[in-house]
Amino acid sequence: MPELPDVETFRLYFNKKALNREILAIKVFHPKVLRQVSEKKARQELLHQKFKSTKRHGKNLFAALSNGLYLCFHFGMTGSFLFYKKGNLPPFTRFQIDFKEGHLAYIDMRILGGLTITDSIEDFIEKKDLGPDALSIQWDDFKTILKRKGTLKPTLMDQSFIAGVGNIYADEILFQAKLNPLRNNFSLSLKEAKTLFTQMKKVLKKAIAIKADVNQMSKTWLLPSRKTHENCPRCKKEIKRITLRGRGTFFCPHCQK
DNA sequence: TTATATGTTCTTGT
DNA sequence: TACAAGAACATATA
Repeated sequence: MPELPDVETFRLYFNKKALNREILAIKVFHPKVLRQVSEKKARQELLHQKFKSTKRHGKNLFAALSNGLYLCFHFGMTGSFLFYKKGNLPPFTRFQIDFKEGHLAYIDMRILGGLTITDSIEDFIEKKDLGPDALSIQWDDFKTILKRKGTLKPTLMDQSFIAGVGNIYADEILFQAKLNPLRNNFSLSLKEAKTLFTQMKKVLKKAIAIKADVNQMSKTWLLPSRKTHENCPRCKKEIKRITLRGRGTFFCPHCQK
């Protein structure tokens, strides 16, 4: 479930399992997983290198190699990592890095994600037209984004404005800020905009702290009840589901004005 | 069998 | 120009 908190969780997992270990082999199990890079080039650049550190921007993960390049991961809708020592290849493994200590599998059932190599994170962000990371964005920039016309939830989710917020955390952020996803950006008061900004940071940080695990989420959150016919954790009235920009959107019409 | 699923990108319409 | 809406990608599950 790879939005910002999930990707940050993958980053910490990657640090624990893959940093400072020699890459002995890479395996590509599905041709579509490599983006803008050939298997040959990937092998050339990765073999016998070590990962030295990681960075995250929005939903993208960058792993710095000892040769100065970066391996960039995007997890699409169903991507994740799994480190294992022995046994069978995990289902839907699309790419794998072998170390002496074990194997890091990049798993992605739907293959909507993928990986590539870049020599500059800044160029990568520029090319992908990504806005500032949702955890680093400053209030002034956030305020400016809300000045353009458009609908609140799609604006929050647009990666060129703010990088990292996806469909389900957008629902949670709006629920915590008590704002209706269909509101127009320009209809927000300064106070509402400030609340939205604060709640965005708060929700994302909290989600990272619990490793984006739905089972550990507070009972005051919408996400555990983000299904049809569930009730709002705040007012107990039924949660509504609408389709917005082709995505399921859950909210409480009573609490979110 | 149909609807839905956490993302991105492209096309078409307003 | 900028925003909205839908499809496509590949696969699983209810």
